[in-house]
Amino acid sequence: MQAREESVKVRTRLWCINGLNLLRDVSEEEMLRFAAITRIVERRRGDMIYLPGDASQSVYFLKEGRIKITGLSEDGHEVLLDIIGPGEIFGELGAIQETPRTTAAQALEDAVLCEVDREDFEEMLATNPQMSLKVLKGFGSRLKRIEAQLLRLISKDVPTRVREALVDLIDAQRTVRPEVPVKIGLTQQDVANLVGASRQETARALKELEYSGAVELRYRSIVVRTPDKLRDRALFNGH
Amino acid sequence: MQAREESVKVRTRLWCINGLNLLRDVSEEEMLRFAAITRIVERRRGDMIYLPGDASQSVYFLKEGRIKITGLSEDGHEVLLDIIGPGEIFGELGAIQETPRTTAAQALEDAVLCEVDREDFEEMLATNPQMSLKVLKGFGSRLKRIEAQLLRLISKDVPTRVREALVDLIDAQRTVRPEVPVKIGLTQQDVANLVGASRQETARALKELEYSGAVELRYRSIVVRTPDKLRDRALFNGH
DNA sequence: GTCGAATTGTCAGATAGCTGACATTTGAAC
DNA sequence: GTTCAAATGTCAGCTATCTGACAATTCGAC
Repeated sequence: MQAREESVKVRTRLWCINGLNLLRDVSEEEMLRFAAITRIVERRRGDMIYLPGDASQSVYFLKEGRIKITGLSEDGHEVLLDIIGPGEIFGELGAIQETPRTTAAQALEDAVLCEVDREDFEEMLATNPQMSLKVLKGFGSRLKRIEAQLLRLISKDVPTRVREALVDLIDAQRTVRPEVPVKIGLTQQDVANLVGASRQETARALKELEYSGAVELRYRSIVVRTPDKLRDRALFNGH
Repeated sequence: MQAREESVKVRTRLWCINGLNLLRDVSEEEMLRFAAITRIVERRRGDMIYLPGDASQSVYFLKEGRIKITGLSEDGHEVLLDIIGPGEIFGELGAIQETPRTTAAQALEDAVLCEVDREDFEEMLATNPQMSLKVLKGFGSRLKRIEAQLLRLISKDVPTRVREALVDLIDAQRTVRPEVPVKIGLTQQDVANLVGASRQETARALKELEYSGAVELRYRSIVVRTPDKLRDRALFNGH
């Protein structure tokens, strides 16, 4: 009985772990070891996963859903730093550095994630060079994403920033083929935080894009109809 | 003769490698192996180390000097992404991802650096989990630095951004004790790029700080006299 | 020393974007 | 269905910051 139940748990955990970018071409044995140190956690849309100041005790692997990572500037502005998609890790930063969280993580959609204790994670990395390298590569892309965002923020002009942010977002969820409308589950306030502009100005820019037929504005989401229209900056030089 | 010369070379390389954060507590043997794949390069103030679009063939370890990493936004704005100090690595991002450079690296002061080929570096990481972890931690701090910069950019108000940027810069070169004047070898244009503001507005903010006695403006550098004055935001709420 | 390019100091006008305010719409909870 | 909080749409005035322009300084090269 005991054994049976344990096996079920492990199988569930295995499911959780399956398909993680990080664990491609890892041996079966390693997978099992990894599954054993994993806890499955479910979060509903809007739930917080961690907050600034929390002790960084865990690392998370996202199986389903979408997580937004935000920072809070001193003057109370929320800033969207990153959006995590299925198959990615997050929360490693604090874990690696053993400092309290400086950011907050919140579920944008109902989410399923695997939680791993910091020590276990670190041991995993230490004994598994391949995995270290994968994590390293993941960090690399994230660094690039953030650098790109920094560049975007400086090349001011809110409409441009909004366009580029949308392009990034649809590129990030390349689960579907291009030329298919993509729904982005963010409020206009979220987008404003992402591009570092006021909600009002962001709304104006989005409306502009709607007139041009590039996107369709819904209640809590934005549907990108024709990505190419977003990409083609020439279209928008006029206004 | 041959052997003698080789030994000198290796010793020089060893010198180069000594004191690198990355290689603390690495075995003597590993050090030698590492020294063998290293090339010493010298660059003068203002020299470029790599440019956007270059193939990413090498990783660099900085022994002496200071390197600025910049990105170029589409509208031609140069953006200062990071400043590398002695003992740090840079250029790993491209190396890990095998994509062309997206940033430029330029020497702010005369610099001595060790160059390592991408393949060698990757092999080094794969066989040396400890080192992977170190690189990972380095990435972590860099990510945090950039995130902090992003936050700074959004909490607008140029004077505040300038103050905070200066604080970051002196914290980064904590080679000297606090309470000692620290020289920051950046032009006002560099600072402007760092905080994402125009040169003129940055100059105004710096002048303001000079009046308050916090800094002293020199020709191509800024001397921070009293770091505490910079940190104390209350002092500047008035104007 | 003189020269010249790079850096700094400082204006005044133009403007993108912010703040605050308000009406409207949406969808979920009851 | 009704109700209510959250999200959206839009306006007008205000202000921080940008652009462009020009003189003054610095320092290395000659």
